[in-house]
Amino acid sequence: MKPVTLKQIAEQLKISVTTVSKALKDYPDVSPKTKALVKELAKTLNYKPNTFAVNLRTKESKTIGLIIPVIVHHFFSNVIRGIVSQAEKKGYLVIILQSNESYELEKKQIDLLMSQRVDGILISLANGTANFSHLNDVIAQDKPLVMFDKIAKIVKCSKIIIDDRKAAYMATQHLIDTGCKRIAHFRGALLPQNSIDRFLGYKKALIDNNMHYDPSLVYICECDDMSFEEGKKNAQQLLKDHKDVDGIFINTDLVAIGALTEFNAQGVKVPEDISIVGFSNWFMSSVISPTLTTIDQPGFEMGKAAFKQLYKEMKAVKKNKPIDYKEIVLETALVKRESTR
Amino acid sequence: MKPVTLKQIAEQLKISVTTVSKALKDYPDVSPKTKALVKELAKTLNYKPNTFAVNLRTKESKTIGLIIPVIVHHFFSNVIRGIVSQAEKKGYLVIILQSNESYELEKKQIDLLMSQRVDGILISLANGTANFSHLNDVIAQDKPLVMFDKIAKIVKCSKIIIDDRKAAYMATQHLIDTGCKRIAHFRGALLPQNSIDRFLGYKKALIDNNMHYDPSLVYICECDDMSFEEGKKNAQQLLKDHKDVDGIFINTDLVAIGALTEFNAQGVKVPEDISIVGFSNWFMSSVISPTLTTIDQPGFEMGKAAFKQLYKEMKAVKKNKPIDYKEIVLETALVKRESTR
DNA sequence: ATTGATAACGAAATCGTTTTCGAAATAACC
DNA sequence: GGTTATTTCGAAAACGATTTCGTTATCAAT
Repeated sequence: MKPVTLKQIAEQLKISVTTVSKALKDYPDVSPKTKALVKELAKTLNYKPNTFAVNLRTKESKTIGLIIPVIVHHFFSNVIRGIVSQAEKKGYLVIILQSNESYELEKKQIDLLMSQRVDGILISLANGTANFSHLNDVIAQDKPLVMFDKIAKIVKCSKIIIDDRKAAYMATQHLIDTGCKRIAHFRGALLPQNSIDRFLGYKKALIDNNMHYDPSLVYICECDDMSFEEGKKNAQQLLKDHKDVDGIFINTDLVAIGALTEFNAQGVKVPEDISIVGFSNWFMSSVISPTLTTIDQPGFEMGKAAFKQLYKEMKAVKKNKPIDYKEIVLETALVKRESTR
Repeated sequence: MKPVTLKQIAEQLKISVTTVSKALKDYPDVSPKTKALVKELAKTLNYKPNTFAVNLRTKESKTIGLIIPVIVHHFFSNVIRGIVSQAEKKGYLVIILQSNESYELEKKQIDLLMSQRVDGILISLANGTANFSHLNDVIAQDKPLVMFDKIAKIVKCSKIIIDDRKAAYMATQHLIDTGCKRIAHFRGALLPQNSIDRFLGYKKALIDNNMHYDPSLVYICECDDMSFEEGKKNAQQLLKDHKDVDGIFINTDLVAIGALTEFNAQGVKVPEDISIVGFSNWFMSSVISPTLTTIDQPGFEMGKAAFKQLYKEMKAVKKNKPIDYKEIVLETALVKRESTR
């Protein structure tokens, strides 16, 4: 019933625990004969090393922690998949936690993972996170930490990101190139770096094209989650306040689809009356009518890259070598579809 | 630098490790004075018990494993969220693995989780899984195992499900009630129990309404993943083979949306020419045009219920009590929208 | 003064594995 | 035969927390 231990194997074979352990790990100072005996018995008894004991000795758990703002999210669930797939290849398991965009929760979860003694942490910041001491604590304890997508520039650690500013610039430029004269921006929440960078890209594109930048065309969301409803509301507001707007660059596809739905309902033609560019390339965007022009954000690749970087850092720490922090920027692409001319 | 241990606290206070341990756990045989001293020092040194050592002693990891066929999936990511939220409340962490609908992988992952010595396992079966010895092994070792959504009736363990047959019956009945005379069914893969039950519900509804059941109207998918593309293909095939069909009950929303898209593209009017009912109530279904009538499948609740049941079983095992297996059936509802008359 | 009860503390075993450092046994050499 | 290498093994000390079972000290009661 109870799991088999080295001791039991040793007793059956009338040899020491030491030899059994060494035999199973192919130490050179065990004779081929006893090795064979041990391995055979281990197999028939279905011996599995006790991870708890191994962890205690090696001080490793072969486990990493992952904190993301939301799980039910096309982009993030792709990131999860990327991380889990890559981690499994290297023999690591992934503990997942959802911060729910809350700084307080995020802090607690970092604590949880640290006391669980995971070998490393991957995190995409909550929108509410403006204080980074909990992250710096992790780094100060020599625990590898890699941030992805929603990062804090100020924290000294590796980061996997896209060039939000450039992508937003591309999106806005595409609106301009297809004839839009007055372009609004739904920027979502204020805090996260993505939001800031996408806004800056939008603004820069306008200025570079000698177009007037009008702050009243930038719609900010006070709420924590960028949602479908928000898109509808913003669209309604826009139709009231700025009838002359003929293009919108929207922070994220879900909001864009909300806006699109509202325009469809109100008989506003997309792209004839208003062009829309979203961000992320959710699956849904290729299915909605009209299909949504958007920026493709590589979630799966980001997950893979994040784990790979973390893996390097965990190896470095194990060898007592200094960590070489990297900022990896993944490519994005403009996906032209029906919502722009 | 290195984490603080009981020993260090003991040395600083010139007392024994035993007393420190007891003080922190509020044993009655430690004086209030030393308790206060220990607790204070523990706090200032930021003492965190070494989980590895605790695990080794208590034989618990306070960790559970979760195996699902796909992560990037509206329903399953909702399940994940339900599980993670509930587990966190009870102090459990969740290790997530994706079986990719592969039996081989699923088997390996069960092994992985067992050697990781998680306290329990939650699983939704891969489509390819027809042999259940890996699951029975888990149960034989007294490790709590709860299956959800994609289950195997034959395995003796708790199950959290919906009544697929009833839901499918409701969906088909709705098509009949709204005037459909010839109703097709896209049933997806052959193996999984859901698929079978939904098909049976469809068939029973036809027969109960004295409608002819025609096997050629049931479209099966040989592939492992139910996808958008499959919906398109099936729709094309249907238009070729059976022009008289005026209603379809489709196994899952994603496929339904594929079909819908194909019909839209070919100028087939939904619901005027063909009515469609999907399954799952993905977010997308409320956004597509026309919006999709579907069966609401409570992913978040299923995740919560699954963990709650697992929690009960883990408690039982800890107390050496027998496990009381339960089959919990969650309610579904028909969500009427534009794709049916 | 003796007994008994109670309070406060610690030594040591335990969980199962890993690894260092010797020791024994065998083989190899002059 | 005696010395040195080379295999092959095992004792024991970790890893850090928990818990059993004593031991001492204190004090009240007889």
